Amino acid sequence: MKNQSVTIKHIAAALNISISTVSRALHDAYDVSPETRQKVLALAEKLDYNPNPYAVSLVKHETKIIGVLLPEIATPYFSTVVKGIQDVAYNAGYNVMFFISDESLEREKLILKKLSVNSLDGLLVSVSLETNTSEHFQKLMAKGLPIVFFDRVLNDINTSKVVQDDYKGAFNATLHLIQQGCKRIAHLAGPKHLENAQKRAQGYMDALEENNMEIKKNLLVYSGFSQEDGLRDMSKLLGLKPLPDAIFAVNDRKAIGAMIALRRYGYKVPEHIAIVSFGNTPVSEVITPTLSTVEQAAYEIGAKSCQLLFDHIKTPDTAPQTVVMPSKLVIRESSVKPKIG
Amino acid sequence: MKNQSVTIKHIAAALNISISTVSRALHDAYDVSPETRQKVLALAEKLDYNPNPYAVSLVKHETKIIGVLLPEIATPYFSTVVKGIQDVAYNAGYNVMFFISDESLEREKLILKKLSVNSLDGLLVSVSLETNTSEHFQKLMAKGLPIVFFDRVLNDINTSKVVQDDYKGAFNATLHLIQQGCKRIAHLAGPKHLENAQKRAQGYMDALEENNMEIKKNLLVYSGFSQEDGLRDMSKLLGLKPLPDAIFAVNDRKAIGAMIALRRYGYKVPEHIAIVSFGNTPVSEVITPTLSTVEQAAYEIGAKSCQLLFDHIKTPDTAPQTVVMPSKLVIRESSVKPKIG
DNA sequence: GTCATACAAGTAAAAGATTTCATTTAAAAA
DNA sequence: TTTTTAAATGAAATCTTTTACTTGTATGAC
Repeated sequence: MKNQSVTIKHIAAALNISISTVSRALHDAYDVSPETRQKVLALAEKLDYNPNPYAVSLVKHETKIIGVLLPEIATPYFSTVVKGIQDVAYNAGYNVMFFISDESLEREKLILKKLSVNSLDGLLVSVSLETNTSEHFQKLMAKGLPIVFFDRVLNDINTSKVVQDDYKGAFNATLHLIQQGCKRIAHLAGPKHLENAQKRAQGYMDALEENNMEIKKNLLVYSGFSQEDGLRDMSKLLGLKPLPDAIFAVNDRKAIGAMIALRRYGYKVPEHIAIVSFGNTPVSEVITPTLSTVEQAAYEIGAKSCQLLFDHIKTPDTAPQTVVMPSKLVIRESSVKPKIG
Repeated sequence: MKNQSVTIKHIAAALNISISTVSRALHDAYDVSPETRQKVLALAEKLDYNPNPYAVSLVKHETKIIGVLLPEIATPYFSTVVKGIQDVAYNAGYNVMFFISDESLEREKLILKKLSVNSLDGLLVSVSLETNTSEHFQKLMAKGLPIVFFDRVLNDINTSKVVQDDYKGAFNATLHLIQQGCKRIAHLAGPKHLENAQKRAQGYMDALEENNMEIKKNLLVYSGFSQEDGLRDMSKLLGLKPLPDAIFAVNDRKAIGAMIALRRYGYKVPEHIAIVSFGNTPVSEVITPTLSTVEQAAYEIGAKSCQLLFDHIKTPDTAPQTVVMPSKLVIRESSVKPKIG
């Protein structure tokens, strides 16, 4: 069905000139007479000619396509990152191809394996929950594909990365709870081997230590990123005595899971247990009580990593850099303990 | 940098055979001796050979890429649809390229204009808010590109479509409010010219009529799909006397906007004003009060339209069909009036 | 011993575009 | 008039792969 599409050949035949002349006329041809140029342009417009991008790719060794590999797409965080990527790419005349690992290392590897280096000019990556090796990425980079990591990055790979200031964000969030007078602050952490989750956990621990509070093992629970994880972990924490009086959650979804658990068991937020989380996704403004949370610059992270990737594409020997986005705590109802007396 | 990638030529040279033999060996070649085949396969594996997809596209006239054009990506509905598309495409060995119109007809046209028919095997589309013409799509289809529309469809174009049962969903939602004893039910409607918004409005009106209730012009407010639209429209409705006693919102985001307005002005949901909306996005379970809403099969719509698209790609003369996904009302707190007495 | 038939491999064209090099023509310089 | 130069165009190689067509060798049938 595609065979009826107009090629440079048709134009050349119709005007009785050679295809090389047509090609030149369609570009910034100094080497073509104005009349010929006019005729070609007019006919191309009339026939609605579009160059076959694959033929161009083949010759030029560039595709004007970047890939985005991410663990999921249906959550506010990643879909917002994607929007940032998409905007920057669009303005640079690039198209974007998506690959979703579905939080599976196996699928991640499979996707990369099928990926020919020639199919993309560059790749943006946020790794799956299971990813504990960087081999498959190293291999692709060795073949000359520029890669930039964002949010969930691997630290044993030497390329540009864009991350949130996870450490400071977590530190400040925990500090805020301490300042609210909380004494037993639990942390619903993410997967231990992920750098961003680990940094948030570290920020939490350091904030406690600097304020001479003990880090209790049973108050630091590692698991995944989902609402269900939050619900389950919180339910378990409610079995402790004494109860925790505050929760710092690694992301909004987990915080919401925790809130649901608390509601279910009849505890009040923030009166019984205060909550701060990480993300500032739209729900946090809308849930009752509204959720105190660290603002995550999702859109900006997407946009910035895309820009960095273009730097690497244009100048292959650009030195890798790690961009850290500042984290700002947004205080809402869930963390502000009512003043007594 | 890409020039170091392994091609069929390298393999041929290394084994001192012709490239056509290599090509045959890599496929289901009956025409190659087992030994040669073995050698080629082994070397290809060792060198991590991947065919250049663009060279293959050029020869085969197919790209194994489908495009998805949608108005936005950072909302739960569309990102979930995308997940459905992605899953089906992945299993069929197709890659997915995204284009975002940002709710702008101009950008939509620009995207399609730059799109060569050769770059994609097919296209999935949900149109922008501004889209009131189908010309740009007709043109592309005339050139032989299979297109399937979903959710926001155009009715003057003869191709397959996948939509929610907007009419019945809206009808039942409104009926539910009537059964709750509501007398002045307002509708926060979507854009008038969009078929899905129009059908929801029609369902609302017909439910009223069938129950001998008057359709009041000032209770039927058309605007966009955003939370801000909901907030603004609801605020205006609160200027009416008598007040409406129920709201049917065209989507969850608008309903949430309305809830924020109501909270701001001190009205209680559902006691003063009951709310039902359309979408059943994750927020609806989490907001207080929890939101009664029509379940929208976002994932399934994505998956189904992708399957339909593949039908059209494989069999170009497949008859266009319109698939209507059933709508189920999920009743939660926001619509259930407390029994008096 | 000749001819037909497999089998395995090579040759070359094709897909659509870009680009280098070569050619033609006309005008300018000698 | 002859040579040089510039402008405009064409021819052909190239990118990578697939595939129709050939060729060469060996086997079996007659």
